[in-house]
Amino acid sequence: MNLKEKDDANRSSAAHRIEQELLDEISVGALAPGQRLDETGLAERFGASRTPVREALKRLTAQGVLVQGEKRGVFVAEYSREQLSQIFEAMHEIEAACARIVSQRLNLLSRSEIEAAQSECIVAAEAGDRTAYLKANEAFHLAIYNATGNPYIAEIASEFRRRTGPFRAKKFASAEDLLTSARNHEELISDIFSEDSAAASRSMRDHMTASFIETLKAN
Amino acid sequence: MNLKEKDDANRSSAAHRIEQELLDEISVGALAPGQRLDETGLAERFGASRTPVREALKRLTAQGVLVQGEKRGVFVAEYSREQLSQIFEAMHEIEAACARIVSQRLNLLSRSEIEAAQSECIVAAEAGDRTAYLKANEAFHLAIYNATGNPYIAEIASEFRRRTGPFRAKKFASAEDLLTSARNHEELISDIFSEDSAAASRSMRDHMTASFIETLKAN
DNA sequence: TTTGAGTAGATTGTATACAAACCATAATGT
DNA sequence: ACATTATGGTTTGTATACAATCTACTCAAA
Repeated sequence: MNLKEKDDANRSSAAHRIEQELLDEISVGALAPGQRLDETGLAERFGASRTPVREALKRLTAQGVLVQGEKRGVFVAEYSREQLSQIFEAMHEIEAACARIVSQRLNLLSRSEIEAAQSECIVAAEAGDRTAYLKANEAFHLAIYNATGNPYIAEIASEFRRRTGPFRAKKFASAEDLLTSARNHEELISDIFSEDSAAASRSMRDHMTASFIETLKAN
Repeated sequence: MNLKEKDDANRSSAAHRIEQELLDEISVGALAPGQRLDETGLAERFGASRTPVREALKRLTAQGVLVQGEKRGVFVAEYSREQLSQIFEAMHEIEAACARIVSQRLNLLSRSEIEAAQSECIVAAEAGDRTAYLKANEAFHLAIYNATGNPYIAEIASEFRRRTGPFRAKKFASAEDLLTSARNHEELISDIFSEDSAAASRSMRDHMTASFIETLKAN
């Protein structure tokens, strides 16, 4: 059980449920950037009153996944190309630091967790199953974050993945895209497992640069 | 007007006001780590109903500044020494990245903003005014974050400062501590302004290491 | 045709009431 | 004396009503 699931297990209120479902939908792009969310509509949809909807929306705006309009309205966060590049730059720094730290701290458990996550990526990519791949890809990166042994670094990195999820999801248009991504993971893992922290950091930066370029193309 | 102030200017609800006041009190240590917050007590204190109090608390738990008890209760986040060191490690990485980026991107405006902020630190330190120094110190670091030109990096760094504020505040016990800190800034600025990004990064890491050690001693 | 004022409906923020869950203490049983 | 159960008070989560604010549309005047 990772940090996020532990938190979830203790909270089963309507507000929490709504927050999670919205977060999931945003991450996979089912709620599009810029889309307006409507309290009363959401209340009807989730079979609850406005109160837990508002509480969920408050938490999501505090997390930056939603943004509050100047006068009214709550919207799925959207970003210009410039903003997206700034987010990726920030993400770049975090991910490179993660890779460097992991390469210095690998142990049997973390190594096998990363390998297991990558196996799932390969299975999904070879099956051409986009939905499964999106999920496996997130799990792969999460395994790397967890391998830092630092929950705060993992949380920051995860937060950036949440924010960029909808944009990144669009680059996996074809079965070939899935296979390419899974192959890129192999090279990344090789560098991280080399215990050469500079190589690990550089490899992750390359991976993120490629990810960014594909994301720009797809958005 | 930086990112945070812009956001504030558009929101004057009771919930928002309560969130800000609690955040301020937590940052300066007026609300102690581990302290329990009580919805009805806060409602009375702020002259509002429980609803905006709950909304403020929801946002603060989403930001990690408060933590929700397993069954009930909301508490000011507290950290063991190990957790504090993990947070500082994460902060270390962000701050070092900031210093490196700033040294590569300095312009007249950002340079003069950093210098102005440091002047305020010196004034406060020489006056032995702890409260003013705490404020000026935060403004100094914020000027560095803003100089990255990347609001997302600045926001992450600011978030760590918010979380560690109560613990860091305790290291400024004497007037001499203020002067030492202000002198450390001078060295840091010199390296950042050298346009040598590796030196800037290393200098910031040294600064953060010293900060961490003093924080551990004081807590 | 354009502009400004007014209005109705929609949205937001909040207060309050109610029910469920939790917890501490007292009473009862072994 | 110790363990279990019951009870009352507190806390949490939510629904609903109300008031304030915002927005879009209509109509009249220039």
